[in-house]
Amino acid sequence: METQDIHVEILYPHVSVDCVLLSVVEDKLCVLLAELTRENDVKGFKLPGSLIYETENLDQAASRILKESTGLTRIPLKQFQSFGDPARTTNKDDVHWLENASKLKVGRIVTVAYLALCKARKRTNTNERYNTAHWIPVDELPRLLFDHNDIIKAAVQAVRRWVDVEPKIVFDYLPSKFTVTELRRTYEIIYDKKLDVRNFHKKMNSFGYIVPTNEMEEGVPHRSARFYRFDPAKYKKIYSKLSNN
Amino acid sequence: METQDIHVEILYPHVSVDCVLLSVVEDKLCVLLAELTRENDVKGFKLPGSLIYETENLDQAASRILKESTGLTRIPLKQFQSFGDPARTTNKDDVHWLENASKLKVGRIVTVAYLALCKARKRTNTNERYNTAHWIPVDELPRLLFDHNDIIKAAVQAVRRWVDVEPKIVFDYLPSKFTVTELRRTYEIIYDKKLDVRNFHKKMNSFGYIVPTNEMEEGVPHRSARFYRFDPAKYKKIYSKLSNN
DNA sequence: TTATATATTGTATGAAATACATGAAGTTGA
DNA sequence: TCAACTTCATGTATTTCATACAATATATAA
Repeated sequence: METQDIHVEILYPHVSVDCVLLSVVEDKLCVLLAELTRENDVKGFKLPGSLIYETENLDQAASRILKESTGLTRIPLKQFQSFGDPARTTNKDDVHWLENASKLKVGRIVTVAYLALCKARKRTNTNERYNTAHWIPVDELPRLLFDHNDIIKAAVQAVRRWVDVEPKIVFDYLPSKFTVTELRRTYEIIYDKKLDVRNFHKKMNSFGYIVPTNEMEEGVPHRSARFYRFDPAKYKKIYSKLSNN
Repeated sequence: METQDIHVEILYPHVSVDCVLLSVVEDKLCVLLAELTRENDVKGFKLPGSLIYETENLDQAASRILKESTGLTRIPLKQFQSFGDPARTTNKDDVHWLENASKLKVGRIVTVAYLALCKARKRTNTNERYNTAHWIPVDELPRLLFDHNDIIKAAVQAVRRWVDVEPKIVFDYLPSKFTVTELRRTYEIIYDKKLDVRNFHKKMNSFGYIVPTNEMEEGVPHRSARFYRFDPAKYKKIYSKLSNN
């Protein structure tokens, strides 16, 4: 690689998109992390992410990364913050790994971070650059590459704010039929606090876009719960009214 | 400029920071726009912004732009969204102007947008690239360079959400002593709706960080109003409690 | 039949948001 | 000086929303 190239690349930072994919696994809020390949002796985990391609916009890059790392499509991702401190890429091991993986000389990287709540899948897609992907509880993270620990911390705060503004994300995460208890546990894990059972029923009913089905839970050793479903049309009507104000 | 350079610059986008500086001028919510120099026959307005420098982080770039365009320092700027569609730089006139102004071949630009509510100043600083800066009502904008109309629209929505979460921004905008009516009008313009006078007094008192002074308005042809001030210490105490939850 | 596990439901209380009108204090000008 | 005018300052009733709290219903298991 020639001197001129290196000069240009340091002057003009790369732009990447990183995705914080959150899910609830075994009653813990977890984030999907990619494990590095061992080829070049660097071990560790990082968020799924990629430099942006020439012809895609930021949202498209995020969708592509979601699909590459989980196989999921149609989950709306939310851009929540960009990270661009020059110090992001001062750790030699981090940069060493990335330069090997990308075959590029890496100076500075500005990354646009996205988040989504999504259904956890045992079978995550693999990528030539990673061994495997893992769901890891956000409270039990190892030291990650670059500033990815900070990004995840910011994402968890953002998702808590986002849930109240745009509750639909919760239903992208849940199965299409769910019980009140499943819904309540999801909120409890997102907010990280217990919610009163009776008050939660009231709140859920006041939403107006969660409707009962005729189906009941089966095969449980106690009284079975009713399944409810999310009604996208009613949701849309309610939220289009709100945004008109 | 050599072919290789151009190739590299198209592949790796530039990164810029744009600032949406909002203020209330003559009872209208206004945004600070830079008027282009006429040198190269391109007329128009754009947000104050700049490519990021090699050694500064995003927040520092935003502060620098604020200072360069208004002379103000210490106004906290909030990063609210990044814009990176390749189509941002498809307008030939926009790119022509920018390439002349920056002396760079411009392919794609990813911009990180910041916002602040700030005191309007008649005397804005000038920059070698701009003639002058103007406060222009957000409801009466001409077509701006790049996607700056979209960025401003997003900023106005963001500031409305932000005001409730972090009301301090309002007091960065107001003079250090203000009347209840001045404060109310500011909120009315940000929310774009009338607020009830009595209820507003109650709400203001409930904040706990707005304290009366002994000074009264002078020289008005009617009963004079009391001046109040923002108490940063009380504010800090209240908001540090909240964020501990 | 009894034990047990979870589902489902209502009421009372306090806090916050809203709707609404009048007297007070100052200036102006007949 | 007093009447007209302008803006300031203030309280109460109503509704809505958040919270705290416990008993009965329904299913399986032993």
